[in-house]
Amino acid sequence: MGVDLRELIPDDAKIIIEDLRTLRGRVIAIDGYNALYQFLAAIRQPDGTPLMDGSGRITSHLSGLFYRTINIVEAGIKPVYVFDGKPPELKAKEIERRRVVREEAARKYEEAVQAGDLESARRYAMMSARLTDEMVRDAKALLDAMGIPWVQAPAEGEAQAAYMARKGDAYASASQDYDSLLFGSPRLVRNLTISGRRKLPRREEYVEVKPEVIELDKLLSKLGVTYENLVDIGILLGTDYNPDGFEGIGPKKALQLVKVYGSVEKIPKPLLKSPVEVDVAAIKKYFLQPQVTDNYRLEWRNPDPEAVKRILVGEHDFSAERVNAALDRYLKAFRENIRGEQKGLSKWFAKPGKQG
DNA sequence: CTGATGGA
DNA sequence: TCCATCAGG
Repeated sequence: MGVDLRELIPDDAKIIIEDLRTLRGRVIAIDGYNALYQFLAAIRQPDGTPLMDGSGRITSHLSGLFYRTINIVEAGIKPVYVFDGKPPELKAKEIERRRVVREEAARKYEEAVQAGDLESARRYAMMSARLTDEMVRDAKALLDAMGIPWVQAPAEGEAQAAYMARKGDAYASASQDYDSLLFGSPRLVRNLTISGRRKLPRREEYVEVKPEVIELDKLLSKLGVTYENLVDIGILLGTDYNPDGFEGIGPKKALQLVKVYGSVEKIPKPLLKSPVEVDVAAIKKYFLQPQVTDNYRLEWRNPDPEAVKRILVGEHDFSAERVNAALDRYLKAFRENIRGEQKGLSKWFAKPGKQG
């Protein structure tokens, strides 16, 4: 789930994106695991059944990735997907916790199906969704066919995306989680891969979800803290590396403690109660000096429509008609927005360099 | 989630 | 053109 900074982020540290085209020309490093997981959880029938091909293999993630990437390219954004590598050892406990939650949800899903409770079934199906290695391989193959670059992170994808944004290779990172801010991403785009209307859980209400950009500089100045302070605040609230956080400390108190004492280490021990030992220094190091790589090239190669059709239609039983229609849109958008072949005038304009 | 469809 | 609804795989 990552660190929950939601309540700490003032409205004036966010820019709501009314039209995706405001990000035209920008390279955005998208948290691939996060995006696929969202598609996998969301693209389901009312009873929770995901989309599947004739062999029973799940295809929700491919459907979401394909159509969303097309929309992103149509808006003129240059996406690069960043995938997780080996999770840090410190994350083992959180990974285990998620596994337990998923298995429990899978049990409740079966119960809800038996009871004919569609709404619960769908909810538990979403909660029990698990992204497999095969799904990630499928996704990478589809991106290759579409000419969209992807980067294999050595460890955390969010750390790698943040690093690429810090270097100026990307304008922003994109994820639903806030972790990339703790990894130092200068800008975080949320809701890039889930715009539209979203149903509130357990309610017959819908909210309009729009993409938003959170600027790290602005966030820090509004909160009146340094970047390292923000990492400390995250640790007090709880991160994937110390999911329980500290007893009785929410956003308000975390901010206050860090401001008063200057760092987690300087906060008097009696104020920091935790059921388990927390290695603050080790966690801090994960955020401040994460394992990342320079071994990537951001190249938007020409799409291979036949390869796209081979994957989606040939292997996964997508409708050829729908895929062809989407590909037409995509190839046009790719030529105009990525290649810059609009009206044959591209040679008059300088190629954009560093982002930001 | 996303695109297609059909009625207002 | 807008929106609600449905199906997609």
